[in-house]
Amino acid sequence: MLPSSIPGDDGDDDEDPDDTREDLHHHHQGASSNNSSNDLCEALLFSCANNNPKPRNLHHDPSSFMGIPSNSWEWGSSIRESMVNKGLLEGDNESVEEDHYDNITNTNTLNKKINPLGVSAFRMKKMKAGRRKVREPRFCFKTLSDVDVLDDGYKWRKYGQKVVKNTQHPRSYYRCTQDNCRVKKRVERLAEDPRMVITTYEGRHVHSPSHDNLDEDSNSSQPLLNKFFW
DNA sequence: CGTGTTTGACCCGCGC
DNA sequence: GCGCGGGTCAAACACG
Ligand SMILES: [Zn+2]
Repeated sequence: MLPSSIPGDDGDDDEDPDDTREDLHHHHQGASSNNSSNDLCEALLFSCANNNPKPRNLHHDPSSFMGIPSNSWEWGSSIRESMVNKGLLEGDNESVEEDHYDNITNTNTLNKKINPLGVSAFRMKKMKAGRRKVREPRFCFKTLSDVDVLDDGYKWRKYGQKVVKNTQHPRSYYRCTQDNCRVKKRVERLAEDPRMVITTYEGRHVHSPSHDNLDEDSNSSQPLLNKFFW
């Protein structure tokens, strides 16, 4: 009953034997922060991050996507250096192959949920077998508001929270709640500036923001996105 | 009852 | 090989 060895065939049905939690009903800190008034405006002022100084495929440039000039991101001070040092922003990048990534995604979607741990391990092994580390583009934003969950039009579900080293504030991990969309987002507060948070988006949504603004886009002649709300 | 949050365990890469 | 650090999972709760 121990998943000591990962079975190569699909006949694996090992479950996780972990359930030794004793009591998790401590006291929780109800940090109810939901005050998105003009955060979007502020959020648009801060900066955008294309984490690579070397010329790349510009058609992936998020700044142009959002209509923000690329030079408007200027958090290239110690913060960025620190992040580079920590490996959050990798300087080296291989070619991001989206089609291959999508293919893997489909494959993963097929055999999902049967054995999460096993599937995960299997996927990892598979992608390692391809020797191609699937890295989706990450967009970092530095916001200037004390609320992290500012509503950007998408619905996020928190799936984790970790305390990273050298930081005093925990980092939260969110994920898009759409079934086909697996965009992740991580939010971290700066230690020295608690009023500032760094939101790192990972991946791109495959759907339009499901916010309740169904007012004027009912024409929707263009099924593509083109809805630059973000 | 459905959905989102909390939270400890687990996993995995990497450095030593 | 082992420990550490970071990312993810999922059971258990909270809330409507
Ligand atoms: Zn999405």
